[in-house]
Amino acid sequence: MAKRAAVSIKQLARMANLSIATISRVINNNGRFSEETRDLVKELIRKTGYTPNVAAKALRTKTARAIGLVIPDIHNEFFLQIVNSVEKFFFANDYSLFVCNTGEDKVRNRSLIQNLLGKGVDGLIYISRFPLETGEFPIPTVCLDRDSDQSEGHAMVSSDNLEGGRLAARALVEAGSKRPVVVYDRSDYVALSSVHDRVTGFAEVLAARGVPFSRQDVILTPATIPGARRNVRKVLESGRRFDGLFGASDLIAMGSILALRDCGFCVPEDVNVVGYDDISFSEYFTPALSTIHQDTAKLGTTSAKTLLSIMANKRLAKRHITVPVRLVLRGSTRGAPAARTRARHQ
Amino acid sequence: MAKRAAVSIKQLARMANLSIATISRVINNNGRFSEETRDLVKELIRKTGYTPNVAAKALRTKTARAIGLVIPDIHNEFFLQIVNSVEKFFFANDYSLFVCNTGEDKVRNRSLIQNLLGKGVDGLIYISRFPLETGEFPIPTVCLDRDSDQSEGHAMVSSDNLEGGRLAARALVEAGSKRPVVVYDRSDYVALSSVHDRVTGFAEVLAARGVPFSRQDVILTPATIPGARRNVRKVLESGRRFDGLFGASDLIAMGSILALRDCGFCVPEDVNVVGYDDISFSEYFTPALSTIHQDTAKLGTTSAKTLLSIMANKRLAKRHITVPVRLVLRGSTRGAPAARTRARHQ
DNA sequence: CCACCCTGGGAAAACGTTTACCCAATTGCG
DNA sequence: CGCAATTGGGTAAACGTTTTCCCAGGGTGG
Repeated sequence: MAKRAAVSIKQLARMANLSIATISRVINNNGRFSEETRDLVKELIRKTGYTPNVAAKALRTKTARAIGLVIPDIHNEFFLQIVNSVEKFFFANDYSLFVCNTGEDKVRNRSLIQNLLGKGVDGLIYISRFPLETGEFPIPTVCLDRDSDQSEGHAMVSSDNLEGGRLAARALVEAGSKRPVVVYDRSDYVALSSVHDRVTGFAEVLAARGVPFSRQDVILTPATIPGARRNVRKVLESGRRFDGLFGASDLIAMGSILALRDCGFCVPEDVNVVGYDDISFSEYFTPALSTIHQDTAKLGTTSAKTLLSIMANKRLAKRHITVPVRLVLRGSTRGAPAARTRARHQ
Repeated sequence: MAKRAAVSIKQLARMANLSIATISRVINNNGRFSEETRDLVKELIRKTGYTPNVAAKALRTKTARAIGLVIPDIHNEFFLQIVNSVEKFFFANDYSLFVCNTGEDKVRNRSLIQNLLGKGVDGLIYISRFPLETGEFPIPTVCLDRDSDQSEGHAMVSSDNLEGGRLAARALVEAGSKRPVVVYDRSDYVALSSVHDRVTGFAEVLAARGVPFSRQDVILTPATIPGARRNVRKVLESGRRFDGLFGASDLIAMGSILALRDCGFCVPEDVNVVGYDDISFSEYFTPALSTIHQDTAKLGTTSAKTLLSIMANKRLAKRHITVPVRLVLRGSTRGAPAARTRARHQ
């Protein structure tokens, strides 16, 4: 079966004594041809292992049947899960996906976008702290979890971050916290509406319930475990005290818990902690992390479906689609259902 | 700057009053042209924002300047890190990468490979439990962390799993374990030389040191946290006892620790545990996990470089390249350096 | 029996590149 | 000064598809 060297439509045509047009028609199942022709060609395709040359097809049809997905950081499990669900969806719809990891780097971001454009992708799902230059990007786009300029025919999909912030605040006060703080990455806060909204929702509920919370009650940190650990520890060592902590991501919350332990505080006895995202390790952290669960699968498929709609030139009911979040109570807040992962020696 | 609609070489040619051939020559910087021509064209390219149509280029040159990367499970951080380093390397070398996630599904695996072939990728990095059908895959390939049929001009890159297993065994006996067990996924063991080698190396050292270890001292489990937790717990409840445990992956080791805690055993006081991979959470698990560190970055770049060599038709010095591993001692084995993540209430 | 229409399928152009081949003009050399 | 070599660049074919336009032949209605 050393039939290598990529058979083409032309060869099939010769073998079948048909024209290439006919072959193309049965492959794409349009135009007219007889049943027997179809069977003959199908059989030939099977036998030769013919695979269409996508470059030629793309060139001719001016559509690559591919879409681009740009994400800031593939190491972040949150994005990863989104990649996964988007990829699954598009694979099922016979599109291929170019995943671009910008690493939060602005010039890489630009270069990757240029690259995608050159590849002739038919659509883009964009997750980045760098807004798309207006007019720069002439293809259907949905911005995920980030602000976007909606004037361009771009749509936006995001988690209900406002509600997420509210849920976190309620969880904290219901677990008995009287003096909560929030910890986030400063540049995320200014660049990302998602983080901004979380904090807004958080503050809103606190205000409504008469819990003291001001611009002081914020700890700034890079959004990593060691970063949060370091910065929260510094705050603790400076003598500031609090009994509730809302981390803008699970990583931040975990780092904060480590810092609290470093300084001799118990979670949740001394301070309740809630995170955000519900990454898979939250459940196995000690103590298991209470957190706001984001439905990454839905986020991904919703974006993908929305993009397909735009590409089909359908009018969208809404320009901004929001997917719900959910509070998951575990061991890092008091009164949570008995933690399944409690150690014996507690 | 509403200059949309993808300018082509032809337009550039018209604007510059040159032939398309000349434009192509300066773009690719081959053939001959004068300095001023070059400057003129470069300027035009800049001004129009011209991006080459990769489909046309691929069609003409019969090379997509792309390579395929198939991985079993994108959720697994180990593979993810490999993706990351491979991607970085190829981006730097101006190749683009198609990442295919098979999800350990055989038919998806085949379909994705067909797909890649159709896309005309120039090379493949293959990580999968399903061996490539011989003759089926006529392009340069390197198999990573898996056995491969080397007759096909495929190369193989892997971690030094044998040595990893040895290191794990030594760590366990040096932490005082007299009756160790190993826990792994049965089908991984049969399908994956990596897992097989780990336990071979493990058994080898144990035998050399006179520590009892037989085919009984194995616990079978799916390679996930909840799976390992369940299966190890079952074994513990059946009354079997051991004082050292080697998990074939960090996930397995973590699940095992959870099971030990569920049953009232302390790690590392009652049983020493060492994992494999050194995923990022190992450090933050409680207790922090002693483990065999795999150099994923090196694994990735080595594979990528090897692939490039094969593609350039260079003869390889070795067909099978091995990258070293390293033992990382943390809190899950006795006598380890004081765990940085120790909680106050211990 | 004629004028249609329908059905199955062929011919050829076009998509945007690259490249082999060709040619004119200039330069270099004896 | 005559001729060869070099330099700069043009022409056109080819890559594998899709698709528009066309045509032959057979069926059908009047």
